[in-house]
Amino acid sequence: MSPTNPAPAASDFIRDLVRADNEQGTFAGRVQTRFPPEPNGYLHIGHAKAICIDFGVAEEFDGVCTLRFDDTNPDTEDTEYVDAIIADVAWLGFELAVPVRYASDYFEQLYVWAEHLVERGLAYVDDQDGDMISVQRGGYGMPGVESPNRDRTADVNADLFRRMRAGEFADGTHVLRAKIDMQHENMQMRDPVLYRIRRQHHHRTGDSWVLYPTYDWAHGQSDAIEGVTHSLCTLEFDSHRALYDWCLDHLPLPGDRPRQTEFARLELTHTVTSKRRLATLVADGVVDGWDDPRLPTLRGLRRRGYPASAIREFCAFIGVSRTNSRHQIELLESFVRTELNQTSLRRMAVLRPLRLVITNWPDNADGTALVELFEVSNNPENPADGVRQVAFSKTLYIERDDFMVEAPPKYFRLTPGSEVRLRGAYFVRCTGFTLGDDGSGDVVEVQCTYDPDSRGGTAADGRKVKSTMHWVSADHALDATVALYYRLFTAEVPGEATGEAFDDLNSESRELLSGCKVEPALGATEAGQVVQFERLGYFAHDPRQPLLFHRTVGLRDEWANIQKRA
RNA sequence: UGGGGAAUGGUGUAAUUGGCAACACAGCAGUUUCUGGUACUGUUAUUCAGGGUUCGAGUCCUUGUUCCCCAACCA
Repeated sequence: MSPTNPAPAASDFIRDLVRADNEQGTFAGRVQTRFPPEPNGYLHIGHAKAICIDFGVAEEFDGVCTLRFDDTNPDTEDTEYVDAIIADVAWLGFELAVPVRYASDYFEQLYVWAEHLVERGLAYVDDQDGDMISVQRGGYGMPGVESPNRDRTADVNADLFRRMRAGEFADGTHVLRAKIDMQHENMQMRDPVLYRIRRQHHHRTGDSWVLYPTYDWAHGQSDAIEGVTHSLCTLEFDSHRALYDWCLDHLPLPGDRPRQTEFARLELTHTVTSKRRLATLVADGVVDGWDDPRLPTLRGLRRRGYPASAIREFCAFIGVSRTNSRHQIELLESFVRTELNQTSLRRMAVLRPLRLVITNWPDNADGTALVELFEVSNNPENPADGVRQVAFSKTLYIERDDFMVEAPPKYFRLTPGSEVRLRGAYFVRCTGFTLGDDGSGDVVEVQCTYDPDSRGGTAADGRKVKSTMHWVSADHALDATVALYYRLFTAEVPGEATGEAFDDLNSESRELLSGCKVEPALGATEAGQVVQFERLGYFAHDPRQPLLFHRTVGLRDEWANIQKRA
């Protein structure tokens, strides 16, 4: 299903680059990419961009893309995340052409290559503590200081390194460092740490290693082992590229030398994409879990009814550049709406019910109110979705703000004396209303008469009404709970501008409405299905609760628009 | 403080590489409409600043300004 947004000509310097490589025969026309998440959290909308680029580029140039877990730090990693990430990539719509890879598969090879460096005097064991190493590294514009251990002989280093692996030293006491240049202007090149000792159970290698490679020692080599040609990552790794190349330069590598290229990560307004902060929200119980519909995790978005295809279209549209930018959530939502407008079923639901009584509605012979069934289209955009029967009777519910006692100009809905259409049913004219006896002035009931000659919603005499309203039959309606969300996580609740800064981890972005009245067909909605509540927006049926609906996106800013005109 | 990256309407992305600054989102106005939605049409608004080269500069040169990233035994 493709949205009606015209295919954009988004800039994509990476595709241009790959194309140029192919023309020049750089990798003999071969294209291989990889998506390398660390399994320490769940994928979010930011990752979706990277996935679309990594898998998309491979697909477009008849290459392959590997899903590789960068599991070099056992402290925070877990199979829970591995499984979730695999599932989320699949949900987004990308198939794995090759089995899942793990950096931990290469631990032995990486160790051997480290020995190779040690033998050539290109790496040394340092037994200073972390603070000292950090201080010696120097600062921006300030030279570093060489470690006193920097000039140990290759034999001594080889021996120490073996003993590190053998578990002779305590955690944090020894590291292996590359011997590069402590005066280098790029801080990453000031003798970076390649291995650290950490007695921590690894989710795949168990306790067989006490030694773990750092990202910098694992990443480029993993790319090389797998045959990656284009190693695409985000801008913050820019300064690591020199080290990436240095490692590859000093190793006897098979095949092509992979090349790293960086692009700007995705940022969205109203959205938190820091894995650390998301983890905090989950850990602190601010949200229900990683799939809380307020979160921009792929699971959260899925539960909230975002179609994977809309996310992919969005990523294709925004393109790839090296400019840091923060896209508006409205753009993403417009892709969601475009998609959902084609695919979602229409249903009638009343979020804030107001009773409407048709005073001239006929009774049955036994004195009970007559019930009439109407056929209503499931989706006018797609007649193939068919029709359903909806019950209509004397007492109905309409939306509370679809009636006003004193209506402003240009208010087209129900007001004393006015006539409107009840969708798919009859024209009704308002003849009166009842105020509650609590003195608040709130209307508790509206009385109308109906025009029997307007059955099905078309008047026999051809007269028109300015408004069509949704309704549910009081005797048939189900009670539901509807969760309204204001953007993704960072709230912009009407009347309570919280801004975009994410200083307050407890900011609430959800309003739960209970006592909503929905038509019976919604009770049978499949879990996870997205429906359009007429005029209100798109809502996803919660997969775990029978009559709980999450608002996916609204139809524009429906209430804001209405109130502005009212 | 050193190095690297980036600056185009309100937002984001383009511009055949020196040749009429466009596309989308948001906004506004209108047409259609069994929902004030959808669809369609119209419309507002843009090259960070100064200087230079040129018939011609978003694009080239120069000076400046602003923003982002880098000093984990994280990735």
